[in-house]
Amino acid sequence: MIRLSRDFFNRSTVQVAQELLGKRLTFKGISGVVTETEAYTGLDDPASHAHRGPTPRAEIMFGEPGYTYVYFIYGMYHCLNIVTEPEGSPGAVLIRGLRLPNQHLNGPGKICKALGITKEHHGLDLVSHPDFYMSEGDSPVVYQATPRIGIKRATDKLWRFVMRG
DNA sequence: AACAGGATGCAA
DNA sequence: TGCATCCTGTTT
Repeated sequence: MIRLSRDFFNRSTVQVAQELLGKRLTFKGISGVVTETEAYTGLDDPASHAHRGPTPRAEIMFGEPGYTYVYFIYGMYHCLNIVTEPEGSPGAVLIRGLRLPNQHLNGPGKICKALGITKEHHGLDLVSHPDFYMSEGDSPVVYQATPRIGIKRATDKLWRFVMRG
């Protein structure tokens, strides 16, 4: 198992979103392959929580890369993101799809519900956490870029990445 | 295609 | 206070 390093996340958000496809996410012994991601940046991205600056909710997006950003939405669901870019430069990748041995979780709310991820798991360091981490996958990945889902602003950006094959 | 569910953050 | 929201299952 080759764990993803701090340097992996310490790059442009779009690049990390693309390269996270095919990587393995492990949480408390449950492990799956990332099949779908979305990139969210900062001041240049009106769809990003970091768009208005480091508010309490979005503050972690401005911090060190490799940490989890978990937010609660629509009164029911949690969404898991991973912070990207150097400290001080906001960015995060939303995990939207995960393939487990026996099922495909499509949608960020379903992933958190299935794995039991809540705000309790916000701000954890995936680079050093004992049972919450990301590691290398098996093979190179072909992906497709599309508009992001569920947003009304910046729909022109093709920052949703879906694994093919 | 429409909407209920019903917490949270932020603008006012 | 009020309202829009990085969602999803269920019902027209």
